[in-house]
Amino acid sequence: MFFGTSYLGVMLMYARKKNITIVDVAAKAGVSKTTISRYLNGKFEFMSSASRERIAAVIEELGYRPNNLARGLKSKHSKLLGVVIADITSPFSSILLKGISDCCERYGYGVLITNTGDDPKKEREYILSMIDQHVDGIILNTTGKNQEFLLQLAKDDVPLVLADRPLAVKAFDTVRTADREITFTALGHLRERGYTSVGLFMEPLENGTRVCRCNAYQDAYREIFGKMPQVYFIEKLEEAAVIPLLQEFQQDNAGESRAILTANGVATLQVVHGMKRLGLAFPDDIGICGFDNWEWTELVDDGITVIAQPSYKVGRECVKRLMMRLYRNSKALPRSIELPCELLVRNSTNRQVNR
Amino acid sequence: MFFGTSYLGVMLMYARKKNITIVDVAAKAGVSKTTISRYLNGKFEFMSSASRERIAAVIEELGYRPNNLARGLKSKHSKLLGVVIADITSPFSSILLKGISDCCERYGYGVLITNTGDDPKKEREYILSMIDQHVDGIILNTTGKNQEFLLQLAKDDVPLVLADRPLAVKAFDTVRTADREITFTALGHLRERGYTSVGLFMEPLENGTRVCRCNAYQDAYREIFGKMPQVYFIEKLEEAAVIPLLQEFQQDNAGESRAILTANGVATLQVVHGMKRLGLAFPDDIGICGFDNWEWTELVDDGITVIAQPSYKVGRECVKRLMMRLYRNSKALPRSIELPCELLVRNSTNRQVNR
DNA sequence: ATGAAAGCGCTAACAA
DNA sequence: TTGTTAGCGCTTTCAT
Repeated sequence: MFFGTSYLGVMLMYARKKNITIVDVAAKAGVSKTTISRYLNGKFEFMSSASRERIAAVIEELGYRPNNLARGLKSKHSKLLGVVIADITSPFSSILLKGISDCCERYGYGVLITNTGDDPKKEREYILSMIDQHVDGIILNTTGKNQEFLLQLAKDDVPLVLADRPLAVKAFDTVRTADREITFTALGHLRERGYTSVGLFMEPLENGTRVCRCNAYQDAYREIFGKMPQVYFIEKLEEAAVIPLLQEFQQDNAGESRAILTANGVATLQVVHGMKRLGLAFPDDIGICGFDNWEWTELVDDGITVIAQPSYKVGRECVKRLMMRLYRNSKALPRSIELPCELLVRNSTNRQVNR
Repeated sequence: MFFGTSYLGVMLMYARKKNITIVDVAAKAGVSKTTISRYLNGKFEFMSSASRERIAAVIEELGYRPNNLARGLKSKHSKLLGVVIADITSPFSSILLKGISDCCERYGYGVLITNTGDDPKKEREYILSMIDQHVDGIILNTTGKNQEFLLQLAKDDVPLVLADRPLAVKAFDTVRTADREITFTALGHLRERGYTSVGLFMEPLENGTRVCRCNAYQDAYREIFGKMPQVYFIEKLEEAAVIPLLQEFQQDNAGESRAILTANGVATLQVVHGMKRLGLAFPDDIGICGFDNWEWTELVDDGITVIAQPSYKVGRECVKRLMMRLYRNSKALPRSIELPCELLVRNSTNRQVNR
């Protein structure tokens, strides 16, 4: 292992004035470094209000800003949170990020974000490199393929919360959407609308969220429809991949009132594409309802019924949970927090019952 | 000004072993700190291959990882790039971020991301706080309302590149999409399809990108259609706001073959919504064509003609330009790099010429 | 209420 | 080829 290459020129310095340090401030204010440091850290009990005012003035005048690297080196914290996202381009993630980001601001924390592209190796690398940056905590949207590695972090007491995607072992705080409840709600809705067969269309079970949704569908379908669940896995993300699946689904359920549940926005997109290609129309040929309230779902053919997820809130909760650990109880037992989803009924499940 | 509050518990330490430093490695390898430091920085010329191997082994064995804060404190660089995004939830931005992120990885840089929500005050704050973190450079997707502040940064030689949104002053490297060219292409396409009047629908001129697109439309429209440009500003992002605008547009251009150009995906969404509400269909009632190739545009009513922007590449170029400055020529003159867009012709501009 | 001094873990002159 | 040493800018005992 070898870390980094040499570096030719460096020129980034303080924005306002150049290289003003605590020493300059101390000199100008006529007090010691210590007092400045105390001021910087809000320990006003240890100085006269005269000093306090002088220091404030000098800092303002000099345009002094503390060097966070130096602070962190000594104090062992950086006021930085690391966020490791599996796919930064998904709308779910960007809203999650905004939630995290907004909330961090209120706590005075910065955010270090990396994108793994669902690659477990990168996940490990990035987490390690965030630790090298001495982040105070990590929010992880995990690929789900690093159990062993992550367990080691848990042992080392790295404050880490899982965002959205859970892990089989209950070693970490986890903030996610309440998929199970809403799946029951959605299937109940479909049954009410007169659909008699509902298949689940989704990508393979590569992460915790998918596994949960798949299980929820199966349980709900058995309970509400009293039939054998039908899960259709979309193997590749090409438009063509879903076509044979849709045809199978049609054949498997000939004579039934068919509907499809999709496990996320990507799957919804695939299915809608495929249906258009096959000349199938909703809500009558096939009803459709899926996770992720993406903007276009409202637009296509008078609207697709969707499950809206509170991704912004998930982000916020992750930060809050981390703050709890950092400032209150670092040894609290790992907890799973589930935030409720909402079913937005639109045209795609509006089957004409007496046709 | 006062910086930060005190902090109760800190427990984030090295993941592998606890608090192994360069001193431990040196001791165990039987060499001095300096040699370890040299190893860490790839200066293998200054050690025997025996030492080199020993060090590698010891690092591996101890699970040692260098403390980046300490490195940065001394060496004045952090191997971190700061990215300040105006709206992290826009698909353009998330793809941009992915481009930046992927490219940074190849250069061994980490990415510190913040979201201003188009607030100029936050923009200033975040940039300053990134400088406090001693990032080596900054990529800014600016609100456009901090000219003075940013100019000061330029004076202080802060390596900063503008992503997507340009500034009136030419003080910074800027990487953006070639809006002007593609606007001419798009209007040419509309003319070819037999449209005789084209209005531009957009949000107010709040940032450099919008200004550019507005200007480009006006010039292109005059040149290609030989008529007075018509720009319709969508004031609020409510569905209703666009309705009266569409009605005006219809009236203003009665008897013409009408088409709309939109300046971004949000505007496209508004217009499509509004048209549906008014019972207007494209391509015949009104043709439509807009910036941003968002996924749903392919889905709605057999597809909307769009201008695809190379946002991923924009991200990559920003990083490359920054690396040029950091490693090659910090004093290079600011340059504006424009990456070509692509017109994806779909159904929404497929007017039946002889109707 | 305030200060002196010893580091935090690393890099980089300067010596050898 | 290798080591010695003096910091980087801050925090934090421990004195006073």
